[in-house]
Amino acid sequence: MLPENETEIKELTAVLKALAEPNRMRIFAELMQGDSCNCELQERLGLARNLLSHHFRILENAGLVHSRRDQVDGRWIYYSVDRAAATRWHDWFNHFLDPAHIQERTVCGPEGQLISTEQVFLSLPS
Amino acid sequence: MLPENETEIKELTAVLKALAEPNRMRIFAELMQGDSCNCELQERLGLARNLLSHHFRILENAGLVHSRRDQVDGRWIYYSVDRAAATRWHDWFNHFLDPAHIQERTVCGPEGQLISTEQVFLSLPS
DNA sequence: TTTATGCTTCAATTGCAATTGAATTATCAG
DNA sequence: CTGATAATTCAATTGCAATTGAAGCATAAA
Repeated sequence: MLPENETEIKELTAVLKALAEPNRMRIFAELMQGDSCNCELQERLGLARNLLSHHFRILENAGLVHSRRDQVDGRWIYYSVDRAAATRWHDWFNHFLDPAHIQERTVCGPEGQLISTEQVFLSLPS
Repeated sequence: MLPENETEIKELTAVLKALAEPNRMRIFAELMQGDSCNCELQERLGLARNLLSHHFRILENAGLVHSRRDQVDGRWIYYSVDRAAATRWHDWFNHFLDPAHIQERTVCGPEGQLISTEQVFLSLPS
């Protein structure tokens, strides 16, 4: 369910932190609609260029997006959603948050003891 | 796809922020395995009681978990995963991160223009 | 009513993250 | 080479969040 080693937990946390910021969530949602450059998102979201660069880097470090230069005019840089990452985390969340995986168990406190006792009573021949 | 109004975005962000912290992620994962009290998680995760209370509150404010008192000894408090919330966010992530929703579109920069030109060439009778 | 227990709240520290303006890099056009 | 453009990096500010120890609260037992 939850990754065991620290490395994977950090990776997971980085992804969650990346999406846990309103502006980055908006940026990512925009990129899901198609590749985009800094200047385009600047207009759509009304954020400063350097601030966008900052958020891009965090999304990129989290592995959620990647970038490439325009093949005609190298001054333009396009950001895209990383399909493999989207697939991976889509599947992970689908598993992790699955309500069917919520388990029942006897609580550790006094109430749990009572229930155990009740079960003994219930299991007695009537 | 992405919630429109600020209120919903804040709600979404609160949920993501709540899970974006390693300790809270561990706590939530533990609660998915069954209801638990402060003292039990203290042993399992090795966190201070007050720190656990702090994280509980954040998870609770995000609507991800809820709490109840032990019916035998009211000093004990149990925390549980909120089934409705789990279901809701499970479905939301399932939709939002669906790789099939990643769209293609012509980029806004020079490369996009070139591709348009190429498309003109490709559409010419040979 | 006093004492103990499970948990929470408070106060203070620490570190990190979002934002902004200025300076810098990379690329292209003349 | 010079100037212009798209974007990034740097420096500084601001605010918030995780953590810790001490104090407080609610409940139960003696």
